[in-house]
Amino acid sequence: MSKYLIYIVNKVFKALNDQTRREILNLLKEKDLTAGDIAEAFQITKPSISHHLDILSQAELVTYRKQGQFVIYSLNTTVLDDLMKWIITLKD
Amino acid sequence: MSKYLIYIVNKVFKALNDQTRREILNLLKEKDLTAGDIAEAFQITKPSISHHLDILSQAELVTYRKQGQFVIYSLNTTVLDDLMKWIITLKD
DNA sequence: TAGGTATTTAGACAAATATCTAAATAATAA
DNA sequence: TTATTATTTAGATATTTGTCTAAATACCTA
Repeated sequence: MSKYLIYIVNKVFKALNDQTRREILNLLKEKDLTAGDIAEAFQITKPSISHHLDILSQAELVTYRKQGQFVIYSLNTTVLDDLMKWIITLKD
Repeated sequence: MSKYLIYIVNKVFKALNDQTRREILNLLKEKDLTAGDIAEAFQITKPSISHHLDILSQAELVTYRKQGQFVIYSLNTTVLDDLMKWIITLKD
């Protein structure tokens, strides 16, 4: 288990340890969404959602691009491969 | 995504969101260990380790059996399959 | 430029969590 | 029984985390 993988896995577990953030990822699985679109899907405030998006972004579970005044978020599944690697290592 | 799976995945993510608990699982991957053996592998106190073992046990990531005055812990990988299922669902 | 919309940042606060020490429980050995 | 060893439980505390409101930033449009 490389130090790099341990570092990534730590961040990813932190990011995934929240129901709201996991639901955000599930929304983004269907299609890219603006921060506002995502916020509307939940009962919590926009600043809170923005904070969740920041955590997901730091864990590289989402990427974003600016389009005018909007910020569009996309799911990024590449780190999930690292997570799977960690789990499989535990299993065998 | 069934309610049952969501419930399990939530507990498993909670349990795995800690470096010490992840290291405990890695130790148990090699062989079954008593609570005391596990505690000796870390700098933190026995009560703290006991608490971590309780959280891992609640998430069904470990099982335990009593043997005299000792409590022997074992890794249980069955819930990891549920976790993998959750991740794969996100990926495709 | 002025006003409006989208989003983030800053700062505060309550709840959750990881840790500790001290005490309790359970099993063994003398 | 008494003492010893293994482990957990209880209660306290400091840190982390999720949430909020208010303010700042960034972009667009008239």
